[in-house]
Amino acid sequence: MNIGDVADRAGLPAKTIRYYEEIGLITPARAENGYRRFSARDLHKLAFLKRARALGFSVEECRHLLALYEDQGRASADVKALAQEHLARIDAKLEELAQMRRTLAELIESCAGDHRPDCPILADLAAQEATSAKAGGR
Amino acid sequence: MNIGDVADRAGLPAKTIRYYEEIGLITPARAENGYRRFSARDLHKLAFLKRARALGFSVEECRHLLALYEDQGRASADVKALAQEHLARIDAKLEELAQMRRTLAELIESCAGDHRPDCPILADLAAQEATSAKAGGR
DNA sequence: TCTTGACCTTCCAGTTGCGGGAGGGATTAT
DNA sequence: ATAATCCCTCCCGCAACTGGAAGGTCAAGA
Repeated sequence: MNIGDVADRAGLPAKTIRYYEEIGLITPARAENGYRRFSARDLHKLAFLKRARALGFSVEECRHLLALYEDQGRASADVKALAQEHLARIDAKLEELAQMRRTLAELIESCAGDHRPDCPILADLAAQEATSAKAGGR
Repeated sequence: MNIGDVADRAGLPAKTIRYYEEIGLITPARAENGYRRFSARDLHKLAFLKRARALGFSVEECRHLLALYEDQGRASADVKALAQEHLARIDAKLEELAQMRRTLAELIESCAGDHRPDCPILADLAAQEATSAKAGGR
């Protein structure tokens, strides 16, 4: 299969597939004309990568997951640990976003949103709480 | 004030402040020796930027917010609209992350996490659902 | 046969929002 | 005088691609 075919089947842009080859996630064979020739295993790996990326794993984590996947002697504990670390990062991100959301929603609610210039959103952003670390200028 | 002072007071790295100048968010004066000289207004703007960035606004949105802030004739509706767009993006991101979290948590729970190689996480990642767009290879 | 169009190739640049570090000048403290 | 601490500019790097330029290849139609 050429790159266009695997791109369609794996649901990934050809550019992304070339990039994955460049960073060593896959190593497709080459035809005599220089075209990449993808095996079923390559396609399989690309599908794996797509799914793992969709779950938010970084490309480096994907590399690790792929290595575990191909290692018949792996321990499922290693996979689980990787997934748990990732889950923890997702939770941290969720909390951060939720905090932003709360603040932003409050501000939006307090804003009249009309033709007048008075705006609690801008007022909040401009609120200079004196939380400066160092006192005394020069 | 020199850059180190404003950095401390605004709670932003000097690098970031230079970057903000480079992209035209602030335009501090220059002393004869070439050092940036920050006014109270510059400091105020930097604090504004820090707060807006902390709420997740992109730098370009910050530019817009800053312009609205400085425009005495603004309509609060414009600010509110900007904030609402941003809120919508946060909500989208939250939902995406929550979906990832659900899937990942399920997988983690179903994985024994011991010395054996069998792993539902890897099995799921490798699951090749035949959702390919185009049929028929070459 | 020629040409068109759809493929494929490589390489380079851009994206976001900075951080690190080199290499050098200015200022302040000892 | 000299060392320490500022400050300056410039350029590279990060993640994970995406877009585009310039050109080679292949199958089909006039």
